[in-house]
Amino acid sequence: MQFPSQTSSHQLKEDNTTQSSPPDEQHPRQQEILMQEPALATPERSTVEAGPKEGDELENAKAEMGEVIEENQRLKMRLNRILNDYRTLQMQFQSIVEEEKAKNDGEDEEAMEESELVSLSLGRIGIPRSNEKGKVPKTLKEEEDKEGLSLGLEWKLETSKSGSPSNSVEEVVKEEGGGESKGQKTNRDEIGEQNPAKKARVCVRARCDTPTLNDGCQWRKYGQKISKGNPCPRAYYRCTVAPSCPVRKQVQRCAQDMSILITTYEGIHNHPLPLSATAMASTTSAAASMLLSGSRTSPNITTTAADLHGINFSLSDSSQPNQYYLSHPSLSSSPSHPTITLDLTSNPSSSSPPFVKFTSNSNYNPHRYPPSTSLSFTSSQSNTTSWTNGFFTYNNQPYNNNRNTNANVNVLGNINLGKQQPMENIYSSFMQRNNNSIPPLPDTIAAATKVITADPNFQSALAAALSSVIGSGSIQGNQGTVENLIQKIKWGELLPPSSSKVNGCASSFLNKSPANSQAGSLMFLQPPLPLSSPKSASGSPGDHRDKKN
DNA sequence: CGGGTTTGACCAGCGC
DNA sequence: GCGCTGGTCAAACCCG
Repeated sequence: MQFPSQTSSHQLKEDNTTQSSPPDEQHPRQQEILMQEPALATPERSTVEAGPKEGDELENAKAEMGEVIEENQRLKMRLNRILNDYRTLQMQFQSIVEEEKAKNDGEDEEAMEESELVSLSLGRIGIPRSNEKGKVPKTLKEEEDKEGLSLGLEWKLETSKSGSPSNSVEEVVKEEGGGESKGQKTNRDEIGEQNPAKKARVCVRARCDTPTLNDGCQWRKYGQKISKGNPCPRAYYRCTVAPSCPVRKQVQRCAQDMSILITTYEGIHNHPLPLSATAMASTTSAAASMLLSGSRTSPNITTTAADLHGINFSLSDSSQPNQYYLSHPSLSSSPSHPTITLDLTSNPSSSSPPFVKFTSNSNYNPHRYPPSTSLSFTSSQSNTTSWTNGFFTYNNQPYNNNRNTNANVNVLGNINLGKQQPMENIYSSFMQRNNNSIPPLPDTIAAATKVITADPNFQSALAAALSSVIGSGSIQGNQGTVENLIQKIKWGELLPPSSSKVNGCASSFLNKSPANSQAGSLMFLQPPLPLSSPKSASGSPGDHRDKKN
């Protein structure tokens, strides 16, 4: 396994710059720092220019300069501290990884080779990873592959065709057309001229009793089909918030477990979204960013992803014992669709505590398939959860107790807590929320470490995803780099303690973030939505009025 | 009556 | 080239 211990923060910085963002799209905090640098460098000049017309003015100018310098120094110190923390963290990662590698190397290697998945598990896992693999029998995966279940979030990464510097929306509009059926004439044909850019899809697997996930958007069902190998029909939805919105989603019940709802998002909204829809879009866009950042080298990847608006979603009833992985891009009909799966289904071992599983198909053949990645946010407990409007709710109640039943909440919320040892804090806090009833499994951290450290793409993607979810306000300039993520994590230190304590969940952090000066464009202030309203997105994948072709 | 859903038909991509 | 499959269209239908 390659551990990028060489990947210093500087390297990450380079990655950041090469990967994406133009300077003006950087994180507000970074912008702040950058903008203040010159002031620090040339304080005298400003003073001179101020002109000592009056002693008061001069003194005021000096005082202001002093403040600016002070602030700059403080920021620099913070930055240095962040970098130091990051290095420390890396060292810890490395040691943990090596330690773990010595233990389970052979087993893990074999497992990963077999499944072509890299699993990152945070929290307790009732069954060792090797068993997890067993939980996902090949037949099952194959079946799901056959089903072609994939969700998508796609965007066009190339801007060469656009004569002007296109914003993400424009890119999206162009890109979306590529996915249209050629022979069909709709207003979408206008955008059909775009290149068939590699499409990223985001697949959300969640246990849901409702026909669809409530993602905050309005959808119109435009088709339904029986897919091979799945008795449940697949419903096709189109975003109706804006007439020309290219976003589509597919909804289908899992054949193996009808309680699992598989929703695939594809496309980017080219219109403002309701607040209730921003969180999900951020997540899916970041996930898609993760995919594409790993599958191509376009510097626009993360930038584009950062511009996405949100789709919000809710899910429920994570009590079922199966966990599936849809990690192969081939599961969709077109290999041009890299697919990232957010698996919010439950742990196969119902007795095990909730955990987070990040799986990444890192052994893809880049010539044939883009990478496909699966993020599994798993809970084994039978609680209804929803993630709407940036609020995470528990049994439809605001999630504000310690009965943490959703790993993504744990992870994200604790990331906010992360200081000197983010990962350990994440883990320990996670454990605390689970009543400390089960000791941590070393391999969970190791596995997480392994994934993060072994795959730079995953690093950037994870950063993008988390930063997006954290809602730091850099939605318009998501660098999608680990460094940025780390910075954001560290900036969590700046949050009032309550922000890291309240609910201890991502949603709480999201809710707090806007109050942070850096949060800007995203607001997660609406109350949680109820579970999906069948009115706007009523296509019921569960209704078995199957249409036969 | 407007908007959403249903559903048969059409089209394209892919594998053989 | 053919058949299969996924994805989409659009007319008919439904509903508030």
